[in-house]
Amino acid sequence: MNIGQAASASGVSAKMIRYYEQVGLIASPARTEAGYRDYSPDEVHMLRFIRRARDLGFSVEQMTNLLALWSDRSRASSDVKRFAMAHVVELERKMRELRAMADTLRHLAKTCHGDERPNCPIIEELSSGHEAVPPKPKRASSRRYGAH
Amino acid sequence: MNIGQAASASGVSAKMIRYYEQVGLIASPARTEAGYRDYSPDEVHMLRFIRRARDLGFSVEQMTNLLALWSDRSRASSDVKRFAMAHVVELERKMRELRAMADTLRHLAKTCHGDERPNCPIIEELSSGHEAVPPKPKRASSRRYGAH
DNA sequence: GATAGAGCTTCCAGTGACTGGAAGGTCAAG
DNA sequence: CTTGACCTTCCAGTCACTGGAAGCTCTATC
Repeated sequence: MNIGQAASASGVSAKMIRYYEQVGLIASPARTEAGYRDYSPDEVHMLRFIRRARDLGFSVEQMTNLLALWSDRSRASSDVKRFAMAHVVELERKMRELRAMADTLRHLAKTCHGDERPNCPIIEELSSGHEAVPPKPKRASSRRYGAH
Repeated sequence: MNIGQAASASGVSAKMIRYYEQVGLIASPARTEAGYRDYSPDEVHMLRFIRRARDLGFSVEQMTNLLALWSDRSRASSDVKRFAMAHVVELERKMRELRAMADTLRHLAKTCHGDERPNCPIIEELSSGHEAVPPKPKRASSRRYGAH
């Protein structure tokens, strides 16, 4: 199976497959005489695993760990569960940050008339208000991922 | 006011201030004879505005628009409100994606015993299951921002 | 057998929003 | 006059890709 077929069979693009190989997430596959990558059914299976893990928001580094857990026949199911739940906690932390942003913005927008006049509490609050997202103790938060 | 003072007065780090200047979000400030950046109170005020907007998840490009709305005395408040609400919609879209991931993962984890035995439905589902995030019609979704 | 076009190869550059660090100039205090 | 904090510029790295150029290979059609 060449890379294009492996891509459509797994749902991971050819570009991404090469990238994952480059960063060491997956091993280099066999090559045909012409130098084309040649994937076995097992490797395609692994690519599908990777795709699902990525859809669940796991990073490449975390997928490395997941693949290790997958192939480790002696690990306990609690190891997997702990890993999964740690990720759930992280996802929920990000959700809370997004929710705080949306709530603040909705609150500001509610007080804005939204008519043809220039007076706007949203801008005024950003311009001279107190903290933008008030109910947030002094945690060292990460942000990042606001909008692209 | 030099960059360090502007940074602590605005909550935007010196590195970020230079970056924002570099990418054109803010104009180059005056310089002292020695070449130090010298910020006026108005510029510090703008930096605070930027900080609040960033805390609400606006990108640099969006902040450019917000600054334009801020300084445009003739724009209607509806322009600002529309912009804000579009961002709320985007934030909510991201929240839904995160929630779908977390829900799927929690569901998988619930069926996992989490004991010392190797048998684990989480891994099994990733390995051979159907779609990872099932109740999702064929939208062209963006993912990205799973975990860093 | 020639040729077209799809698909493969490698490599380099860019994305967004920073962060870290090196090399060197400046300023205020002791 | 020295120390150390602060400023300057510039370059590289982060994360997970994506786009594109240049060139080789494969398959189908004429």
